Amino acid sequence: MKLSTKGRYGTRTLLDLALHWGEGLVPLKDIAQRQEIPLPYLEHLIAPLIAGGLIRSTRGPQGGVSLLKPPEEIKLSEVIQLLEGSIAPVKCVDNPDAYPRSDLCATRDIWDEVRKAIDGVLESTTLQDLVERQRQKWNLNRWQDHRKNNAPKEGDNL
Amino acid sequence: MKLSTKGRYGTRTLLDLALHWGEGLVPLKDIAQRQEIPLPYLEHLIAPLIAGGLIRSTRGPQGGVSLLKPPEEIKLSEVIQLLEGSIAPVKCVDNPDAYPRSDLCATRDIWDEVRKAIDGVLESTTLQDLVERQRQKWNLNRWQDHRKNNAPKEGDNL
DNA sequence: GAAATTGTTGATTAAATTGGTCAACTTAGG
DNA sequence: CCTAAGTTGACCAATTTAATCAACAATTTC
Repeated sequence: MKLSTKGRYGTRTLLDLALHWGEGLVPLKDIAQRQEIPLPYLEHLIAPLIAGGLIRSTRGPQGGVSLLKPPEEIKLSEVIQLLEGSIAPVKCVDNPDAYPRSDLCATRDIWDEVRKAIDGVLESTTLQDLVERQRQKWNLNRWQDHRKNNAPKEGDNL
Repeated sequence: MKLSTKGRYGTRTLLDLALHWGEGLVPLKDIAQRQEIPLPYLEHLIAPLIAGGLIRSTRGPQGGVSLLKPPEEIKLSEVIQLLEGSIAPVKCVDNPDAYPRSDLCATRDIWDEVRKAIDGVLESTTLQDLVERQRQKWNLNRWQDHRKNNAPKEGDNL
């Protein structure tokens, strides 16, 4: 039941873009560095996000990627769907018709409830929620040790 | 985010045992047949269930396995924990201390909420719930096509 | 328009995980 | 002592994961 790096890296990538919303194009190189994602891997990661209409990209100098919609209009459920496919814990929940006796299977019902529980969280969380949470954490951190003026500081995935 | 066969087969195995609660030992061979699990694989599956104190086993003729506790005292959360390990979608949720800056990570919070959502379902579901759901399905099925007297019938994972 | 910069695509690959098998062994019953 | 079970450990094939590399396409800048 673990998320793959696609889901983790991809979510971080989109949060990065959301934090830079309104600032134009962000080069993949920068994202790769801040989020500690191998650049060649990130290049492949963004393909489904472009295909899914979440981001746009431009090549050449000053090129990069940016969100196509404001962060508050992008739900985590869309993101994970694009990157990981269905979050259903078993395949028979996704396409019941392919499993002839799924209507006789008691365990299937439970896995569907699990799916609904996960979906409830992802469907009610937007990139904007993540942005606010992130900024709040940075502020808290600044207060906690404001002797060194550091929030956000170099290396903090800003 | 898919469950492996360990979780799926294991849950079915325990539901099978719960359906036979009070009838003594159930041979692995029978479970393997009913649940369509390769016997040699099932043998390995039960090891963590024994170690976890969910079932007991006896070798030799008339041997087999059975639940150690009544079905209503076995929660699905225990089962999945034993078979799949933590259901947290990312490792940093399990042991935050291993991830130095997890307190600065906004995405981590969301994955923890997902974990809690999953846990809510699994923690509130017992094997007895599955048993009742299963028996109910069999009864419904009997009514739906009672021209053929079939519920439960041969091959229906009873 | 040449050169540099950046994203795109497809092939390839190493490592890990999954799902399963096989064989030797142990224990219990008759 | 023989047979019917479960136990354990080694092993293995297939798949998935997490990349990397190279060739290419588009865009900007000089």
